[in-house]
Amino acid sequence: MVTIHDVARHAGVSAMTVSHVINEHPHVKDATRERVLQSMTELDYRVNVAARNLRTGRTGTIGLAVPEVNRPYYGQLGAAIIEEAARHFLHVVIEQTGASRENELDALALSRNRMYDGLILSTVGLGPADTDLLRVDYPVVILGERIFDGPVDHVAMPNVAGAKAAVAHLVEAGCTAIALVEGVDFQETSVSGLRMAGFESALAEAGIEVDPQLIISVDVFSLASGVRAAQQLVASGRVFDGVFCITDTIALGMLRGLHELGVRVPQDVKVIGFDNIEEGGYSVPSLSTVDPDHAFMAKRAVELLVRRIASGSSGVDPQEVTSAFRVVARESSSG
Amino acid sequence: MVTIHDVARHAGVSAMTVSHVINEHPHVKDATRERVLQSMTELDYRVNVAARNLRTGRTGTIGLAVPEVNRPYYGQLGAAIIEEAARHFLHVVIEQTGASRENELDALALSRNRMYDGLILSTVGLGPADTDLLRVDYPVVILGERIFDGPVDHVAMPNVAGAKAAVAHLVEAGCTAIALVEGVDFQETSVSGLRMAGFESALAEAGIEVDPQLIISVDVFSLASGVRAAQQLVASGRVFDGVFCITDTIALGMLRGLHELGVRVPQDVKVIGFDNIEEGGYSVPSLSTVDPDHAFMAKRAVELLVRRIASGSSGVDPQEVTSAFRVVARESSSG
DNA sequence: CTGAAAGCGCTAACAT
DNA sequence: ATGTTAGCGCTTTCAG
Repeated sequence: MVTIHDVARHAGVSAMTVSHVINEHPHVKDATRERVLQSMTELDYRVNVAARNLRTGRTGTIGLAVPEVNRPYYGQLGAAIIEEAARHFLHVVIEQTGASRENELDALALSRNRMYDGLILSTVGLGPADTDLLRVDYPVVILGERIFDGPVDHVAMPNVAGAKAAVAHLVEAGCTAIALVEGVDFQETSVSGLRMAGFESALAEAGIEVDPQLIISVDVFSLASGVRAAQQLVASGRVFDGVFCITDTIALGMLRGLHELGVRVPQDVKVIGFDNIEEGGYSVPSLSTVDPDHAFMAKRAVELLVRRIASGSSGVDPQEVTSAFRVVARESSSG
Repeated sequence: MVTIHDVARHAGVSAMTVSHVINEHPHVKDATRERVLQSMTELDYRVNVAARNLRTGRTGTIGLAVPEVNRPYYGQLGAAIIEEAARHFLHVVIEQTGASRENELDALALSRNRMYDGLILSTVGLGPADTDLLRVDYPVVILGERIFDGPVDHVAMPNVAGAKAAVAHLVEAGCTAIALVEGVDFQETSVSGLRMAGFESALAEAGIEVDPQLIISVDVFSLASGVRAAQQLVASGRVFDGVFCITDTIALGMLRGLHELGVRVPQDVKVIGFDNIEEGGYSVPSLSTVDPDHAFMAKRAVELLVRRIASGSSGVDPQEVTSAFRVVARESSSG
């Protein structure tokens, strides 16, 4: 491994001068700089970030911890955050928490370990009870999903309002018996809980009573879950003419499941999801959904994190912003 | 930030003893260990990986560099590699290269910078001309995609054979005029080039001549590209009864595009993709594809990398393994 | 079983 | 404009 000293010796200067060149300090004579640069190239020198980090406490990298890397929604989120971070000359690395509370805490710990300058945590495992654990002295931004008064910056999704609008959209489209597919582990502050609240609120406003038989719980937010939910719904014998699935992935599975059972969408049943993942625009029929403005969320999350990193003021005066949303009406709810 | 010295002082021992406890060295009296552990908990101590790394040269983390995080195929790959790495007690971080040669080289550089113990690089930008740049002295495994005689371990996809089998499957299903949707930037060693070779080989064997009019090039492997390819194909006026898309994502777009144009799949045209992404099992109609055995690729890639890390023998006697494949026949090519 | 010394590669703060 | 000193937090080596 070639070090700064090797370069210094080769260029006939001190290590300090090499450091100055690397860090683009102004007071270096052009000729010297050239010579050092030349030596760096010849020796194929690369800075050792571990050593630099040990000294400066900065890595130039931020972490993004998501529940599942293999989920379109998080892929999209990752892409948006990478793009936004690049504007601030920050590198992004993504890691998976498996939606478990422990791993989310691990990610926090790793960040604190100074592997990253800060962490954007898309949490689903942590809840209001973990507020204290989030009270850390390094830059963290919580993204989307759950909502609670944490000690850190939080970019929230319009879960309740968005879900309400989605269901209201079904009502407007003429649905009177609307089913809900939600996550089994719902609490008041979880994605499921919040979107379910929106569902109930919309029905109440429309004067429709909630039919417990039309509420299906799934354990994971997967395509397979959507198919199973469709089967359960049809098997129940209950009539229904609309379904709100709390994620697009589930909704896409629902579309497939209903198709297999000979239920026509949107003629017999209208379907709407939540998240506006890219795939929803290309299914047959295309999927109506709620767009929570990923780009906005990514932008704000990175901005908040960058501010914390720059100011070193972690934990004081936590900000909370909620993105706007819009209902995207496509074929699955038309007619 | 609490350091090893703080813990040492608190526990009334030396920093060295704390280090021994952390690293589970055997020669520490139980009572001492308990005391140290207790202090670590009380002070909420976390090792500083930058410092440890500086000393040991190990981080316990491996990198996975993929062209695009927002692509189902890479999401799946990431999930499989994370799972496999966990078996070896290794952490995985994912970064995006944007399918550019420069960024792939950057990822290599970062890895060399000892941010990671090793790197799994899913390359599309690097080609045979870059062989020398891969001649690095730290653990690297090249995954899938392109194929060329590199100086590092390589886990390859069965691109040619798999594509050939896919097209042969269409022939068996009765197709006689088969279209191909491939990437515009194909070279002999690229994904497109290789899968195209399989396409041509299958047609030759079936005694069908390649119709250049039925070969559509797309610039990115996206759903939108698939839709556009369908439009081009139909607009050309050429008759065709089968389409091989070189990735499932394109194929899913093709399904949607054909649907919009009133072309029935599989009655009028049969479609097959490549990659076996989860979504293909849930589209309407479900998508036939080639399964390149992700799990195997992930397993071998991690194993090869771990061996290199352990032995420190980077660059000597590079291994090359190719995964097996199987054609998955679903609705889009049935009947 | 425990600890003292030394140094990993780099840079902040200060000379010169 | 360039160099000296010191030390980031940790662990390897070796001595007690």
